Amino acid sequence: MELSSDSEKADRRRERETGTLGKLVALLDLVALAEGPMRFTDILSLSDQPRGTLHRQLSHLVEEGLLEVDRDGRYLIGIRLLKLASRSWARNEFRAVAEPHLRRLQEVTGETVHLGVLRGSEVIYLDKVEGRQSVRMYSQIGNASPAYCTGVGKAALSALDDAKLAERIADLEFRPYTEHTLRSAAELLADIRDIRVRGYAFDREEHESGICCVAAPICSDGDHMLAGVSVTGPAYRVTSGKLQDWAPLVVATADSIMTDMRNRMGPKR
Amino acid sequence: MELSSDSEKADRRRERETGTLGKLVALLDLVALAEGPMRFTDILSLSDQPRGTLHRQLSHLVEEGLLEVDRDGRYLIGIRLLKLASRSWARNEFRAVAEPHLRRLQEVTGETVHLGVLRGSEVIYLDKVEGRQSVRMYSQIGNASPAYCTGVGKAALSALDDAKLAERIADLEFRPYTEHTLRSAAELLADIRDIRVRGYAFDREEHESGICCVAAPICSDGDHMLAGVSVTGPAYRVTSGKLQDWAPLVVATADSIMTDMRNRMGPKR
DNA sequence: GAATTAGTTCCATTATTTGGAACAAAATTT
DNA sequence: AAATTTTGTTCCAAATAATGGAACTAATTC
Repeated sequence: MELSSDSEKADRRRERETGTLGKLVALLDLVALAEGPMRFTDILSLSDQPRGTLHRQLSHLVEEGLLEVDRDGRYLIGIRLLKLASRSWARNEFRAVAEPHLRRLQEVTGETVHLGVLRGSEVIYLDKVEGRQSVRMYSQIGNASPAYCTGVGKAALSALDDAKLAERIADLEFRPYTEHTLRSAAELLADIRDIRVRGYAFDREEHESGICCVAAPICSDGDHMLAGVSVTGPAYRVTSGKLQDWAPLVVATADSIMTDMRNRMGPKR
Repeated sequence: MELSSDSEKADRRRERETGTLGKLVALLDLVALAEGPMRFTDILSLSDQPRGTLHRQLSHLVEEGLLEVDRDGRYLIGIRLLKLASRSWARNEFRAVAEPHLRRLQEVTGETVHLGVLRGSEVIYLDKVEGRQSVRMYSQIGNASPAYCTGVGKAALSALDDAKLAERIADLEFRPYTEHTLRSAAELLADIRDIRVRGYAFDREEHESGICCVAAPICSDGDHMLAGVSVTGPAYRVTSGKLQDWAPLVVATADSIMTDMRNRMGPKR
């Protein structure tokens, strides 16, 4: 290895240096995470880019359809992303393999079933199967939630070995969404120890008041991908007893999905 | 494919000049449009980039989470796109405003209702409301279809003035999806003339055999955005008579959405 | 209507991308 | 199992694109 004199610059370059792309994606994120459309000046104040630069960057994103400009000149995420994402979703092998299993679980339990994958310390929901009276149907798909306060997230984390687990929860902020939200790495680690023993995780109103779930971990792609299935429902209907009763079903569903994936992909590696 | 002279290349370069970003997004598209995961060499043969260049481009896309690499080293669209798209969808004002109207239309007709926006000469579906027995629930959202063979597409096109219409259908390929698909610009223009007079469009198995629909155009954002609503169903159930009966409802729904949008956004400009 | 704020264009400077070639690792054939 | 081909990765001088300050126009606000 070479010891460079400009070690600072070199370090920064090594950490994340996707050059042009990185800056543009950061901008996309900025606009996507905003509450609503943003004016040029709003973005200018949040991104630390000079005006000229920012203007050109935004123009390029708009030209490619990744951003759009409304009639008031405000920027919002473009529809082209929806198109790209929809293809990736429709053709996602893992999702496709899991789907029939999710449906079965939904039918047996009568409650909402989620499939989520772990990405860093976040869970991104890949699919959701609901019963009849769905109010907001698609809202969950693609949604990201912190792993530490969701059943799927904690289940997926529990499949990591201690070293990797420590890495992922190293710089986590434990925001208290409800009074039951885990409040520290210690609490999370304790819960995860239990989850490992039991083989399934609970979320008892930790993310959203009045919402509970049981979840089981899924390892796929040779532990390259961690995910989870869960059954979720309102606390008044989904009692602690029911969660316990469903746990074996959820674990069985997770196992079936894992088996199907392994068979589909061949036992390589 | 891709036999182009140098002058054509130069033209294309002049037309679309987003530099680095353009090339990277083209790559994203390439991978997204593929049937499944692609190996490095597959991509190499389709993109006309030198190996070294392509390798770095892919690495950057992977580093940003826009692409992912499976355990066999094959590239596929990354989950980060799903996250970005889901936010853009959830916060899309037009979709949110339209939703209750779509639900009402679904309940009255009992058939599937679509909301799509026109983008170039394609329709991208923004929302879909189905009755009970939905088999593939989310598949349609984010999907892109040619405007010339869908109800929503033709309805939206009919709201353009002749000059702009001509532009959009200039270099259209009329691929015959079914025996009823319109086969030429002339046929399309004739149909659009009728649609303008009637105020609504039909799709009688033009895109998919056995599937019919009625659709009405929506102009929003000061004609900056063209869209459409439709009621779709299987031909055996959705007869010509029923389509006729529903037409006024569909038009009324489109009008309500337009009114709501105008009120929401203020009558500026 | 003057002053302020917001948005756009320009261009010499700076940084990143390019593409060929050399290198390394797998897969395939002999 | 050695040789060969195919596939994937790294490197660096040359080509290209991005940067950022300033000068400018347009839209608001006072």
